[in-house]
Amino acid sequence: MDISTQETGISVGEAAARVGLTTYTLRWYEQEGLVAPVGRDSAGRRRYTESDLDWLLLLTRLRRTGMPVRDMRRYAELARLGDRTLGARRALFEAHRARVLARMAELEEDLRVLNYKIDIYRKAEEGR
Amino acid sequence: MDISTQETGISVGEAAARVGLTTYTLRWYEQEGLVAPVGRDSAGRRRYTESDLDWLLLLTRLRRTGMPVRDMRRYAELARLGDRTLGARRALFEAHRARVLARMAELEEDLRVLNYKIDIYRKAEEGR
DNA sequence: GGTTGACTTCGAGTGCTCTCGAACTGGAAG
DNA sequence: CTTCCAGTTCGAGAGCACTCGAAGTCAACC
Repeated sequence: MDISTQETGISVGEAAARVGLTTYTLRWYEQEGLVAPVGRDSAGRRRYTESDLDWLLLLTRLRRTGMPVRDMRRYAELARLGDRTLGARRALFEAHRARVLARMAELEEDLRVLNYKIDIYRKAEEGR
Repeated sequence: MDISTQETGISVGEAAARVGLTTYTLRWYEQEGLVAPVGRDSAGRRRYTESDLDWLLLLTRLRRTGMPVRDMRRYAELARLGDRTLGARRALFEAHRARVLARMAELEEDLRVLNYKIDIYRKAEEGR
């Protein structure tokens, strides 16, 4: 909680390493409004807090599950508005979850086809 | 098997409708070598056979599971070389399957986070 | 025989998500 | 004091997978 004189938080490079994004992407996320403006040190360099990291980690999960940046921005905006948007955020997550579940079902179906093909190839190789 | 005088096969528009791609994409896939040159009618229009459709459906599955077009092209090339590439094709599919499985595991993990967040939101809404 | 509509090729444009280069700055080590 | 590194902003560029517009052709229908 000491933001007076002490240099607090971690650099963009370290943050990038910890969340698995590049420094470019981190700055871009901020510029795109996916992340609230990150604190700066006396030299104007970004200093990420642990909660900044938590937020980024959540974003990477949303991203990985295929949420478009547009929706992530919408979510970030809601989060910035505070508790009164809890319902909206939950709705957003529930809609997203439904898409993820659909995606997983699709993947499972496609996996079956993949397995089937592999089997075909295996048999064809044997009987050649 | 009648390819003499009779107009056989279906048009690009119908094919697009049946495999869930656009006519643009179908032509582009062909141009990119993902599909062997499709037969033409006397007027130079594409006529898709059922096996063309099967191939396209397989491609859509590969695509949906995240296989890059580059790899799909490689696969198409192997398929065109005949039976002696069966092993290579199986290897390609097995590698792809591994990626799909990894992807699914990731999705499951991300889904847990999503569920957790939804729960948090639900509780926060209740106790407000 | 004119209109309609689906097709043809070609190259250019789009949308999304980064990714990078250029030019610069500030702090730390030797 | 110089060197070096990691950071800064800005705008341009890249990679991927399409997507479309333009200009033209062909067969079918009225």
